[in-house]
Amino acid sequence: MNRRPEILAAAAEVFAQHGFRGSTTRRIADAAGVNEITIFRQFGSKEALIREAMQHLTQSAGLMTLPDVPGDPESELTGWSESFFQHLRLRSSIIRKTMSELEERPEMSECASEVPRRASNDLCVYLAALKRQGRIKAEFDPKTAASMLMGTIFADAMGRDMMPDIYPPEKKAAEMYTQLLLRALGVENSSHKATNKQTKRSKQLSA
Amino acid sequence: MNRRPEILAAAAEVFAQHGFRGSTTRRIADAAGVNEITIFRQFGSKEALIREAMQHLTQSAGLMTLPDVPGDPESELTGWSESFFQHLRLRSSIIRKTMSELEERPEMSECASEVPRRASNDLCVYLAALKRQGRIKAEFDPKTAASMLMGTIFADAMGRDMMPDIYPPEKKAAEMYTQLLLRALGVENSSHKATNKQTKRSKQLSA
DNA sequence: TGTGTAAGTAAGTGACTACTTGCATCGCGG
DNA sequence: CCGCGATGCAAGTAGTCACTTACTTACACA
Repeated sequence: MNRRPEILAAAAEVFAQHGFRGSTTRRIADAAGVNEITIFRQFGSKEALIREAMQHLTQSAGLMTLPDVPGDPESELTGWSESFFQHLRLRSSIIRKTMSELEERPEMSECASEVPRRASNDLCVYLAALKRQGRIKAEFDPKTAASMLMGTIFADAMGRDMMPDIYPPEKKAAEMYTQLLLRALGVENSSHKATNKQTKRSKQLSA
Repeated sequence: MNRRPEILAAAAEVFAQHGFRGSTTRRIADAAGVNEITIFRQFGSKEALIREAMQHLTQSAGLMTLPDVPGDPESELTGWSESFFQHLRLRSSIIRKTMSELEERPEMSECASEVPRRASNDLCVYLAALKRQGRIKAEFDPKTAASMLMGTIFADAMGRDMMPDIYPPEKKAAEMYTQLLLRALGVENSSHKATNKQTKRSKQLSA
C-alpha cells in the first residue's frame, strides 16, 4: 500500500511531456492513479516530488562503459555510440524539458549534468588511452574529439524528431558518425579489422 | 505611439527566460513598459503575440553563407562554423525553450526548424561541391558530415553554460571542430594553405 | 476645433494553481 | 478484534492566470 513508485514514475512522465510549470499536481495524481492529496502527504510539495523523481531517474540511468584497455576501437566505439544514441533518443523529451528549466531552476544542474559528464569523461579516457598506445597517427585533443562525437550524437537525438530528413538514416547514424570521427583521428577503417588480442565487446551495466 | 515593436521584443525576451507558460502577459507588459491591456488590443491573445514574436525573430536571423564555388575550405568552413557557433550561443536560451515547447505546440515547428534547415542545406551543398571538385580524397556522405559539424557546434552552444569544462576553449572551439572534420574528409590541413584563385571570405548577410 | 485612434486606469470574471483541513475507509500486524 | 498508518473523499483557501468591460486620456490630422 505504498504508492511512492507509481507517483515518482508518473511525475517523470508528466514532466517529460509538460515541463515543470505544466506538471500540475492534479495531472501527476491522475497519471499515477492516485489521489492528489497523497502526493502532498508523501512528498510535501510539488517541487520536492519533481526533484526526487529527477534524482531517481539519473541514478537508474545505466550507460555502456568503454574498456580500460582499448581493443578494437571501431567496434568498441561504434557500440558505445549506438548505446549512447539510443539512451538519448529514449529520453529526448525529458532532456529537452530539463535543459529548458535549468536557467530557472539551477539546483537541477548537478543532477542533469551527471550523465553527460560521466560519458564525456569515459570517452576522453578511452581516446587518450588509444593515443598513448600509439595507435593513432594524427595529433588531436581528446576533449575536442570526445565533444565532437558526443555532440553529434546528442544533436541528432534531440533534433531528429523535428527534422528527420537532415540526418543520416537512424539505424546507421551512430556508426557513420563514429567512422567519420575515427578517420579524423587517423585510425585505420573497418577493412583491416585488426586481429587484436582483446576484442572483447564492452559490457552493459544496470541498463 | 505604436508600441508593437517594444511588445514583440519584450515577448521574445520573456519567452527566452521563462518559456511559454512562464511568459505571463503581465510580465511581458512590464518588460515592454506597456499596459497589459495594450497587448490584448494589439495582438488579441498571448498565443498570437508569442507566435508573432517568434516569426519576427526567425525572419531577422541572418546566417553567414558559404560560397557557391569553394575556394579555401579551411578558412571558409572555419568562418562559417564560428559564425554559426556565435549565432547559437547568443540565442541558446530561446532555442532551449523553443525545443522544449515544440511537443506541446507543434505549430512552432516550421518556424523553429527554418534556420537549422537552411544551415544544413548550405553546408551540404558546399561539401558536395568540394567533393565534386575532386578536392576530397576520402569517401563520405555530405549529409553525415554536415550533421556532424552542425551537431557538434549545436551541442557545444547548448551545453557549455552547464558544463564549460568538458568542451575545448570557447574561442578556439569552432576552429578545432572544423579542422577535425576536415581531417575526417581527407582535406589537407592548414600547413599547405593552398594558393587558390578565389580565397575570398564568405560574406555576411543582414546580421 | 472636432474627430479618430491608440494608449491608459480600474475593476472584475471564471478558471486553474498549490496546498490544507476534517473525516471516512482500507489493509495489515498484533 | 483492535489499532494504526496509508489512502481516499469533499470542501475550501489564497493566489495567479488570461482576458473583458467601461471609461478616460493623449496625440495626429483635417
